[in-house]
Amino acid sequence: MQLRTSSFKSRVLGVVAEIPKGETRTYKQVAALAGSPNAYRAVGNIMSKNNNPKVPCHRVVKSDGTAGGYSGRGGRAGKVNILKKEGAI
DNA sequence: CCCCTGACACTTA
DNA sequence: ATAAGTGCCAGGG
Repeated sequence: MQLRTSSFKSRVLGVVAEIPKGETRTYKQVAALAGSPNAYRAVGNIMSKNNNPKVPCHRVVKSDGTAGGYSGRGGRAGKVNILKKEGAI
């Protein structure tokens, strides 16, 4: 990871951190916003390995709109629960 | 540099 | 609608 806010990782975290409350973005969207529309795989990989508290990873869902995975409280279920509370669902 | 892993997306059956 | 297979990318050892 670079000191100057670089690397797909930092970029993705930044993008996800900018997701408005009550909204959800697909991994593909995040990857695209991060600069690599085909790196949705890497996005999930980064999130699972680097769970940054400043990054609302729970707002990132699959292209179908399903929650997908989550390494936080309650796992996928908790993720959906949070989205429901925020009004995303 | 090579190998493995992974919270996905898309197509076809 | 569900299942299975394939392709993609980046991070970490």
